[in-house]
Amino acid sequence: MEIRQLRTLIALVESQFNMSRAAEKLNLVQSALSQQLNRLENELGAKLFIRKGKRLKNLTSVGEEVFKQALIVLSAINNIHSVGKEYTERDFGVLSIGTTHMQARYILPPVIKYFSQLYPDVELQIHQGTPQQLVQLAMNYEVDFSMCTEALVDNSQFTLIPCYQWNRSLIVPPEHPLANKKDISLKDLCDYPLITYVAGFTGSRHVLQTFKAAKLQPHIVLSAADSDIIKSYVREQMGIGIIASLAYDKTNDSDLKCLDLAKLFPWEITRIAYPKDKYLRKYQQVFIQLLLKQVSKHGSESGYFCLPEE
Amino acid sequence: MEIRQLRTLIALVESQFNMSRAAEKLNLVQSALSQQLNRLENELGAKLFIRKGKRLKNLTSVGEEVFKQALIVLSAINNIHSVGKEYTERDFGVLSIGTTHMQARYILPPVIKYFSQLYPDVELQIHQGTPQQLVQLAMNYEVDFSMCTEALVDNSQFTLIPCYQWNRSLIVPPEHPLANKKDISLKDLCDYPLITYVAGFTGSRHVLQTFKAAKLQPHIVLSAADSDIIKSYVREQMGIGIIASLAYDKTNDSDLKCLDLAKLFPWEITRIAYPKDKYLRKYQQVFIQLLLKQVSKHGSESGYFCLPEE
DNA sequence: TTAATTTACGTGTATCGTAAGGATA
DNA sequence: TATCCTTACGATACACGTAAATTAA
Repeated sequence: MEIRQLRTLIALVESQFNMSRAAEKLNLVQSALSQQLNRLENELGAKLFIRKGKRLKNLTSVGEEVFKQALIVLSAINNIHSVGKEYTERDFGVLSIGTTHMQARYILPPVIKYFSQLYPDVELQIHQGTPQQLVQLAMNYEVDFSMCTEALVDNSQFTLIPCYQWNRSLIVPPEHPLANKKDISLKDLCDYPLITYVAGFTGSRHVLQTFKAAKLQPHIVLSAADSDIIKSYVREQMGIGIIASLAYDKTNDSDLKCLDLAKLFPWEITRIAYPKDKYLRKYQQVFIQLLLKQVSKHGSESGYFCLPEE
Repeated sequence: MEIRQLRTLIALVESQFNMSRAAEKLNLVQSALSQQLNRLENELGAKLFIRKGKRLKNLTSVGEEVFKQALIVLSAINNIHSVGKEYTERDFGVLSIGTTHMQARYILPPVIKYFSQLYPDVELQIHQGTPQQLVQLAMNYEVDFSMCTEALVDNSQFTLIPCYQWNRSLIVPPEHPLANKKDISLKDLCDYPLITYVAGFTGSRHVLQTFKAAKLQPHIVLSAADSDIIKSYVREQMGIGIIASLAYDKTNDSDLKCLDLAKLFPWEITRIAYPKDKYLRKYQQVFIQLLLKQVSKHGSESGYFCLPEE
C-alpha cells in the first residue's frame, strides 16, 4: 500500500467521486488515478466505491472504513512534514486561521500585527466562514485552527482552547426611545424591529433561545453576518441592533448609542479548535499564546470581553 | 515520503538502532535500509538519529516526534489491511492474545474451545508474559489485545474493557493449624511461611500494600509466577499459599484446603486492553463477547469471580 | 454527442541487491 | 579482527503520461 493511493482515495471523496477533478487536484492525469484505485482495491480485495457502470457513485462500507483510516494516515504524514519544517525553517511557513468576521475585525488585528513583527517570514492566511464551515476547515486540515463560538463542542476529535467570553449590546440611534432607558428588558427589544446576526452564526442560537424561553417573539427585520452591516442598517433607522459588545467602537461608532445586554443573554465562549492529532509548530503555538495574552490585557480594559472562567 | 521509510524507522528503533538486525526483520539487505533512512532524513531536512561515527545511537528530538507519528501511520495502515481481510477472509485469520498464566489456565479454556468451533479457520496465539510485558505487546500491536490485571490504567491510549473481578484464597495442607480456623486475619498469615505470586504480577502489589498498611511483615519464603507452582510447594509443606480463588479446582485440588480471603485483600479487576486506534475484526469482537459471557455464567456459579461493577 | 473512465503501452525513475570501501568496538 | 554502516552501480519493477477504446449522461 502506498500513501499515494490513500491520497487518491481522499481526493476522490473530496471531489464528489469525480476522478477527473480529483486528478486535477493531485496534478496527475486521471488514468493514473484509475490505476492507483485499481491497485488499492486489488490489494485489499474489496471495492471501495459503489459504481454505476464506470462512474463512481459513493463509498462502500469498506470504503468508508478505509477512508477514515486514510485520513488518520495523512494527518500523521502532515505532522511529520511539519516536524521537518520546524527544524529546517523554524520561523518560516504559513499560518492559516479560520475565523468569523467578528474575530478578524475586532480581536485579531493587534495580535496579527505583533505576530507579523515577531515572524516576518510566516505568511498569514485568514479564512472566513460560518461556524459550521470553520469546523469543517479545521477538521480537514485546511486551516491550522479555527476560532469558533458555536463549535460542535461534543466533538471529541478537537483540542479546544477557551479563548475569551463576550456578551451583547444593543445599538440604537441616539434619538431612539430606548436610547436613554435603563435596565432594558427582553420585552423592550420585541417592541422594535430588530437587526442581528444571521441564524447559525456567532451565537445567534442563544439569542433566539432566550426569546423563546421567555415566550416572546422578536420582530427580526434583518439579519447579517457581520457587525458592521448591522451598524449600517441601524444608522439607516431600519431598527435596533444586537451585536457583540466588543464590536462597538467608542470612537468610530460614537453616533450610535450602545447599551449593555449582558444580563439578558448568556455569555458566549469563543474557543480555538484544532484536531487532537495535529502537530502544532512553534509559531502556531506562539500565535495562540499571543492571542490569549491580548485578550486578558485588552479585554479587561474594555470590559466587553474577558478570559473565560472554564 | 514512503510508508516503507516509516517502517524502516520503526524497525530501527525496535532493534535498538542496529541496522543489520532491522534489515533482517524487514527482509531487506541493510544497504537498502541505509538508503531509505538517508532519503527520509534528506526529505525532512533533519537527522533522525544521533550517530557516533557511522553507528546509530539514539533518536534525536526530531526523530522522537517523527517516530510517534510513524507509529500512528502504521497503526492506521494495519487497520486498513484488517478492513480488507475482514471483507475477503471474514472468518479467517489470526487472533493473538496477551495474557498471564492465570487467565490462560483457569479462565480462557472454555472460551477458546467454543471460539475454535465457531471459527475453525482462525489461528489462536496465546502470548504469556508479565503484566508489563502484556501492556507492551498490546501497545506495539504484537497482540490483538492483552488481558491485564495491573495494567497502567492511566494510559489513555488504551481501550479498557472490564472483564471480571476476583479475590484471593489461602491454600493449606488439610493438617495445617489454619485449616479449620474461621475468620483468618492478616496476622495469622504472618505466622507462617508464605508462598504467593511474584512482585509485579497478578495483583501482588495489592497484597504487599495491604500488609504494609496493617504494619505487618509477612514472611514470604517463595514467590512464583503461576498458581500451579504455588500449589505444588504448598503440597510440599513449604508454607501456606495465597492464590486467586478461581485457581482452586475443587476436584483436582481436593488434597488442599481452600479458605476465602476476600475480606482481607481488595478485589482485583482484570481488563481487556487494546490501543484506542486499533480496528477490531469481527471475530476479535466475538471473542471478547464470548469471554464476558463465560465470565458472567461460570463466574457466578463458582462464586470465585464475577463481572466487575464498573 | 459529450464527459468520464478503463485499458494498453512506452518511458523514466527509484528501489533493491551485489559488492566494495570505511569506521567503530 | 569482526561488526556495522555507507556508497557505487546495475537490474528490475513500477508509476506516470499518451493515446485509443469503452461506457454513462
